[in-house]
Amino acid sequence: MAPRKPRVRKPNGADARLRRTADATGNTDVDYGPLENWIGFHLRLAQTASFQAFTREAKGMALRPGRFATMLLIGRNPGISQTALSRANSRDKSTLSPVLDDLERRKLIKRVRPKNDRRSYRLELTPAGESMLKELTACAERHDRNLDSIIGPRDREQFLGTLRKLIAELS
Amino acid sequence: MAPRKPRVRKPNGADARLRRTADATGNTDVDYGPLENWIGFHLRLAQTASFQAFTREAKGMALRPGRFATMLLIGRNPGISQTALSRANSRDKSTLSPVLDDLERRKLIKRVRPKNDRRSYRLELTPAGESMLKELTACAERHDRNLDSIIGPRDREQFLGTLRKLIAELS
DNA sequence: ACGAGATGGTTTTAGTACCAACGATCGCGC
DNA sequence: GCGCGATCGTTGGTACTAAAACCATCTCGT
Repeated sequence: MAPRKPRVRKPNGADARLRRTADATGNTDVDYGPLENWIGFHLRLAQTASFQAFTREAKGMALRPGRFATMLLIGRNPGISQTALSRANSRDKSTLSPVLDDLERRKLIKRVRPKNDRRSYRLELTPAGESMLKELTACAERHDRNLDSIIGPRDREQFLGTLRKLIAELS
Repeated sequence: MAPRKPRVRKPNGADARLRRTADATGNTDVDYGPLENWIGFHLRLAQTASFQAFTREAKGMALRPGRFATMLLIGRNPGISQTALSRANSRDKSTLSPVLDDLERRKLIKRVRPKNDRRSYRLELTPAGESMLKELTACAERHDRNLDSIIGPRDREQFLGTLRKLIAELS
């Protein structure tokens, strides 16, 4: 996100003499207006940047980064239901179904029907899932250490605290 | 996202006497493990929470929140090309095409072929687009003031600064 | 028991996103 | 002029997401 080393190039179309606002490269002199100072916008940029970085970090991994939190939460909460998992992970339960289908097909998790509630599943990692999780965890730790080094230890706690406040307050 | 007012309900299936880790409500006692302290995870939660809040704020608006930054950037940079816009907005240019198709179909923007470069378009708001943007801007201002009140004026600058650092550093 | 209402999981639909590949066009060196 | 390489916008493929409709099942009041 935010073009890495944008490499300024001569605009080919619009001519800079007339309209400062509309060159074709759009690398530097774009007017962001109020966006410049809006939290929501920067939150989105930072999130996608972080996600992209994680994706690069997890390159060659057998599991896409999106699966990671899912696996970890199952590992930490064996027997959790799909609905509870979806809430913990802040995704709609309908999003989870196909993901779990895939993980189950790959023998990384198990879906067990409890006797007392035949609607729900109890989710568990298989041994293969456990070791996959270990790999991913190492990867995610590298990623988060990277973020930490960008933020710096001094700001980290406050930053995390503010994120938590936002999450809690926006329900 | 994150069901607003989760409304604690008695677990129907799993029984809390035996497994503290696996009740069906999943509201409070989920073990997040290392996720608890990872920046990336909280960044995602905060971003989606903010996005959802914005969606609620813009309820009944004719435009989805995702369109907002697009409209604003066109309004601020009349004549901008699609590629430049996609970079400014940090999205792939291919994502933009169908969005602009829609906005154009609704007569909110115009695509003008410049004479000197018949590959590109110069994007502009129509008068209808302008007034739509005004509405959305008011809406976004309410939203961002809301975020501000959660964060508090003391932490705001540092928080924004950290977001900017992350965005810049992760390219 | 029994029926109304709530809950768990799936499916469908629609929106959003990236990447790779493509045709059209442009710029530049020759 | 000519042609190579780059750029602009689009398309096709894949992936992820939420919302709503749906069925099966469970809970609870009566």
